[in-house]
Amino acid sequence: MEDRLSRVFAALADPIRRDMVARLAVADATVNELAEPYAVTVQAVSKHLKVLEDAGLVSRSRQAQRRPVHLEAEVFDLMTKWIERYRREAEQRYQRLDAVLAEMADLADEETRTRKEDAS
Amino acid sequence: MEDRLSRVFAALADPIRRDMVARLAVADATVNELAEPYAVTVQAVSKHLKVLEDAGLVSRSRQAQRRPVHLEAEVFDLMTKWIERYRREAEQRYQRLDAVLAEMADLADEETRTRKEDAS
DNA sequence: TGCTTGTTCAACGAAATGGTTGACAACGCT
DNA sequence: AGCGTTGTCAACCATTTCGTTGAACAAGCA
Repeated sequence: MEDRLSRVFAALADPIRRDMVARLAVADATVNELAEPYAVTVQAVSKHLKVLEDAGLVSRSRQAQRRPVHLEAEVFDLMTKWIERYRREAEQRYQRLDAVLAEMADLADEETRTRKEDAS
Repeated sequence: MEDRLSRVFAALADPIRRDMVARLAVADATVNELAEPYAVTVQAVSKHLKVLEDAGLVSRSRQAQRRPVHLEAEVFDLMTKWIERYRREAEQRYQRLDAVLAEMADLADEETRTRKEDAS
């Protein structure tokens, strides 16, 4: 899983990591604070954090022995761009299909009854 | 990985699967057509397709012995909503931080030189 | 009926993932 | 210097993932 986008998607494929991101969107937090609500060890959370950091979703500064975790919102753009691009294509294609079907229906109409007006 | 969103993110964490989605955004395709560009067996692609299908990203119909694969664009909404929500929070917080810093700079100004006007 | 094409299922192996426990590094406090 | 707090590293284990090969199923065609 070398490329950036893959790391970002993989990072967010875990419910605990998504929840951490959600909480970090509200405020920075330390590892211990982040670990508190979950039924796993602090070490496990530290690992999750490493995954998020490798994906570029969070950064850690240093304050004495604390390592406050901060959400990097810019990375979301990467995903959003990818998603929106293909969604748009797919939806356009869907609309084109609708248009074709509508046209076919029109043609069928024209075959079965007399023409009334041009709907071009 | 039981929940829907996790399955969707995990499905898109693989470059081959993302590429398949990109191609399916342009046109429906069969398993063999999809497998053609990749250096893996058709069976492997069939498995990838199962992952995409379980995530609700694609559906398969039946045409004789073919199983054309179709992209379901609606699922993208799920991701987009999640991403946009937390990005927005994070960005707002960032702007609030900017405001606080600006305010602090203002206060520093006021300490070092005489007041000019109120910037509330 | 038997052959060919398209697709999936089953079993297996290598590597990655998510968790654990135990040790240890870095720092602030007294 | 010694102690408690915060966090990471290393080793290990169970499970999942991604790929393989080989067999089987499904549907059209000779």
